[in-house]
Amino acid sequence: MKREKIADILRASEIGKTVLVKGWVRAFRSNRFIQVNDGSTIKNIQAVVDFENFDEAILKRVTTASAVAITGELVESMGAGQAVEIKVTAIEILGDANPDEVQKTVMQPKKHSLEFLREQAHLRFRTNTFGAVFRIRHAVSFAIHKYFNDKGFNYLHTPIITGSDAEGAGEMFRVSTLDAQNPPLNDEGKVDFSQDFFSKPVNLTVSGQLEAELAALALGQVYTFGPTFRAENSNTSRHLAEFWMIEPEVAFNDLKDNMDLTEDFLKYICQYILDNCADDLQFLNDREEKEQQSKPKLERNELTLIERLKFVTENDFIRLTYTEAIDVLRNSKPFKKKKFKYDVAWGVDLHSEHERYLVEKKYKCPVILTDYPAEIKAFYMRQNDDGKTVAAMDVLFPGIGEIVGGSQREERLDILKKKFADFDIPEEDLDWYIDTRKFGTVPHAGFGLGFERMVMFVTGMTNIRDVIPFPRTPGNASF
RNA sequence: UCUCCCUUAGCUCAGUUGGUUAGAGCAUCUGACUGUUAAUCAGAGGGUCCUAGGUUCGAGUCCUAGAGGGAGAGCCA
Repeated sequence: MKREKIADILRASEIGKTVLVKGWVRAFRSNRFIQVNDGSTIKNIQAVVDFENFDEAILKRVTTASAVAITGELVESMGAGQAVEIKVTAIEILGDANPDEVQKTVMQPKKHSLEFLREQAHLRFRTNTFGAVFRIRHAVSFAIHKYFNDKGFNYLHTPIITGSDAEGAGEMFRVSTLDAQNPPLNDEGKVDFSQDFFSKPVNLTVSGQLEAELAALALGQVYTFGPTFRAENSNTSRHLAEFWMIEPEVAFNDLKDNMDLTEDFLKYICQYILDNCADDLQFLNDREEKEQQSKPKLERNELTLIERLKFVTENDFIRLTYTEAIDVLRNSKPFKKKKFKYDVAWGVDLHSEHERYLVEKKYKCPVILTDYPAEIKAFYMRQNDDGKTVAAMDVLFPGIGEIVGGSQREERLDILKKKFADFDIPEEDLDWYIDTRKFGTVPHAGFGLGFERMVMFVTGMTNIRDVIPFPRTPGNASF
């Protein structure tokens, strides 16, 4: 007999059919009701056993977390919590689970803290919350590929090991096969990287953007979706040392096109999750609501998780320039009452408190900020006609902060070369990048989306470590 | 890296001005019950009070240092 997935059985609900399910026991109540979950859906199927006429030795081994194969007839349920259930004819124990051991893990029929679950990242997949989070993580990932594929983008694999160290996006992890104890030294007494695997120092990528630009200037529109590494000592609920990033790059797009693409893309992802992950989303929505009740009123979310996703799909993002944002902030109540810790002045980068004010207090809506001062943005961003600002854009989401950073790229060779000089970057480090501005250069634009931050938004999880299966953070690389 | 907070049973937490034998709920085990929905009822077992020093007649409680965790900041996605 062929094993059927619980999701399929519940969807079809063919009363009278004999079915075989395989899964893990979530709870065994009243010596009669076995709750089985096989990961295909957040829903369990209830298997009802006639314990008075059943092998007691088998039932003894039906414990929380054990793996079972259950055969029986699908019948309408007499109870209230479920429409159908399995009237058991046979149980096979596939894998035992010792209750004394189980008790020490997260696999108990009780509520656990997210911190405790995180310590057992290898087991937390078995919980409702993380089952839902990781099914949704998959769906977000798939939606991203589908969106770009439907629009004719090419998925580009940019290198994970990179030889360019001029990307300026943060501290990098060195990759080396040299003996860490006794590295070979050159005449100057420094480490001789000419003897290393790649004959020079190399690092893990912090961004695939520069490489993506090369491909975009030939294939027209590309996107990357891969692991990204930052060796920064960031200890926050929104940073990881290893995370995934999506970086689309489109030839002939200007900043306006770039904003339109970003907004359409983010709305598509939210709509896809609303359409395809209803059960998991509802669970996370209800879970959050329950948790909110224990918080003081001021700290509660005004909208539920599902309402927040709908809000994004149904409303236009607020777009304003950096210069306008400075004006808004300087005229705001917290500025006038000196409630901001950091000053607001043209030329100074905005701080978290300012971004939060704009997104969470003033507009209560995703905000796209554009046209930042050149000094506080990267060298590759296109200089505006005013000579002071660049065609940059940051998309700010409530509760998450910066979820997307992007720009129109500087395509003019002379200005780009000047930028290299201004930023003290030797041209020879990125000669391959400069080359693209010599052979039919065109305006182009792109952005980077932090994948985990997007998953945080659509699941409502508030710590980034809870939306990636095995988080890597300073001092922590377990599993 | 900085600031603040936390660390007591498998988990979540209580523990009074420093004072006898450190508690509760859940979980686990045993028994009862049996159409349950985080089942219920009765009972049992379960403790390096994070670690190392210190103050004190006496420290879970006070002080110092360290470790781990959380929230926020910086950096950013």
